[in-house]
Amino acid sequence: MKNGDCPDMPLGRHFAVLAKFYYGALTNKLNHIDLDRYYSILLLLSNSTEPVTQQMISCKLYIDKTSMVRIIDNLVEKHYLKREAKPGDRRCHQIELTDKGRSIIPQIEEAINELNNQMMQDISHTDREKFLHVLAVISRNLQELPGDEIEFEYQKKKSNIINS
Amino acid sequence: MKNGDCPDMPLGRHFAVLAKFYYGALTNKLNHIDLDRYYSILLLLSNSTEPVTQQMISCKLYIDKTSMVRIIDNLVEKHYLKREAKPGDRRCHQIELTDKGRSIIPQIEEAINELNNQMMQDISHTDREKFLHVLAVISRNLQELPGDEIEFEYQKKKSNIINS
DNA sequence: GACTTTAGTTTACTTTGCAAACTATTTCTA
DNA sequence: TAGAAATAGTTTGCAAAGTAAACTAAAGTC
Repeated sequence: MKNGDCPDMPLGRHFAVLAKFYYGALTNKLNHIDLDRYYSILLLLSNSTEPVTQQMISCKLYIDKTSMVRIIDNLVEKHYLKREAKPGDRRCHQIELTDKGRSIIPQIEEAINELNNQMMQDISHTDREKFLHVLAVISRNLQELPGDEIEFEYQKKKSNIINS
Repeated sequence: MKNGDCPDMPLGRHFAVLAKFYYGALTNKLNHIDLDRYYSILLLLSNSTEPVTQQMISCKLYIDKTSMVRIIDNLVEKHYLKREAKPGDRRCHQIELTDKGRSIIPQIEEAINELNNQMMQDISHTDREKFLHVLAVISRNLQELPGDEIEFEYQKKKSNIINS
């Protein structure tokens, strides 16, 4: 049976499928390390010039904060990260790469570069640039639309309670 | 805190975030119907000219077959679909839209059109076309890469057992 | 000093994916 | 044509991740 030839599907589904295949291929390239996900988190930490808290990771990668607790627990347990109280604000936990964590960054970056190139083969440099630009615009447009988030509702509920 | 400005993230994460926001916005547009997901399945059924089985849906939308059982159960329970034995091959279950299911298709299509337009605003017609074309090429390229599927391993295991 | 906000945690529940074992059919083949 | 293999779907068990609510501890505010 032929797979996935669904021209009329919502674009969101194409993105979801793309993400799925991308991560499948990336995990496959990196199957020699004992980590089959969370690469983005390690990269974020590696690229950051300032101290990173759990909330910062949650916000930048759009990962739920309760999931974030579990994920960081997992990565700390596997000795990729350490979690320390932030000096100056002890509510925050500062997340840092361990030596083990830092050691796999180059492999992750290489795998991603390789994958991006394979994915983009047969596409000209200009078209790649344009594609990434449109992707960024779409992303911005989508984020400005009302989503399924409850923050506004929550505020409303709260003020209702106060007003009533 | 600023959200999501992560230039160096793997592209797969951008796709995942895009899918998330897309579905958030779509569900929001359709919050007057008692269905907050599975729109792709209804559309697939609506657009298909031939009888559709669970496996066909699984293959086309890349949804796991055990999840598919649960999802169809759910949609049958809510009277959007019916599941019937396929005449000629009683192993297959033929999935069809009910009248209730058919009745919400136009709303879903309209919401998707509206969302696609909002998402693509400020992007020229040619750029949109080009973007969708690159998306299709990328999708094809990614699917040809070795992913995290176990089919090959599984075959190997089986023949090992036979050979030993 | 009381109140509020913030960062993170815990618990409980839901959805989804993966794997394995299973049933009921159909197809293949010796 | 009988037995083996393949196919479509189901069930169960488990793990990852999102959502919601209640909670702790630490800051900030009036």
